[in-house]
Amino acid sequence: MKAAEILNTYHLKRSECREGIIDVIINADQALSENEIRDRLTGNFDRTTFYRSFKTLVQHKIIHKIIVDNQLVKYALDNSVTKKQEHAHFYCFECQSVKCLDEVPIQRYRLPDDYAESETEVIIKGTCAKCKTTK
Amino acid sequence: MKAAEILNTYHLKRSECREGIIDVIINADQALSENEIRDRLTGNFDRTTFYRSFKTLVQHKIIHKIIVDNQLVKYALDNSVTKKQEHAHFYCFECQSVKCLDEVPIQRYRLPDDYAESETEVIIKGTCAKCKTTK
DNA sequence: AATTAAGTGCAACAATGTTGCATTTGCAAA
DNA sequence: TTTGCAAATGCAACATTGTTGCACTTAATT
Repeated sequence: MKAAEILNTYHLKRSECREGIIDVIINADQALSENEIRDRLTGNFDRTTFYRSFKTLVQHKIIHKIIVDNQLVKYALDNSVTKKQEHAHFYCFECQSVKCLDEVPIQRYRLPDDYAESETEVIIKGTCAKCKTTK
Repeated sequence: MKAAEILNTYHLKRSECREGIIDVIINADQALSENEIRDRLTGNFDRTTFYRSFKTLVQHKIIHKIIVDNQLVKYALDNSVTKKQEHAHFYCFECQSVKCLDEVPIQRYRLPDDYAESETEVIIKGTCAKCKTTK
């Protein structure tokens, strides 16, 4: 998957900053924080530009915010881009990483009367495989 | 349930600001944002004091942060205080409210090998009963 | 009532996010 | 390929949010 294609699909101009952000996220095997993304960008962009590019990508649901305890905020490519089904996220207390659990689908919840579900977010917290085995 | 009792239980001084924050949350039927809490406080506290009281209550797990899409942050009394079991939260797109679904327990998820679960957070998003029936 | 550890308010600061505007860039149409 | 224009960029100024140090006040214990 390439950043340029994604931007074209969403009818967005392929600016350097946007492409950079998307590339960084594609090449990461886990969700990254805003600073982690900024640090990995090759180009040097103004704070404003970064914020604006970021906001655009979130608004168009190309990237997706994942928030766990303690206001830790991480970003990953959205399901609408990756074509993955809805899945749970895992937050590791040890290494603070957030990973997509592609094989763990969201379960359906029976809601009280007159509540209508449209989407559900699940964050499972604990110790990830890597941290568990290296101890 | 009274604010003073809660503070005593947790061996915290019952300062005016802390009591105020807890009272506001107890008397709300839904989770409140920081500003909603500040607005409902009777006393007029310095920003610093408010942040510090807030942080203390979160650290001691008396109040609990709930974050949904779009960095909306709301607070509710923690389960350890209310003695309620783990339950899902519901976020209404219409009225932006966050409510505890006391009757909707968190389901167990089967994790990949070597992942260890310690707690799970579920936020169901959609339309709440009130908004659905008044339309 | 006195003691004292903890909470408060203030000022100064740091970090984070936003807006307006002049300039540059991406893209499409000639 | 060049041209035109809307959109993206960088900069400066600003607003908001959160933190820290310090002198003063308050809550709880003796």
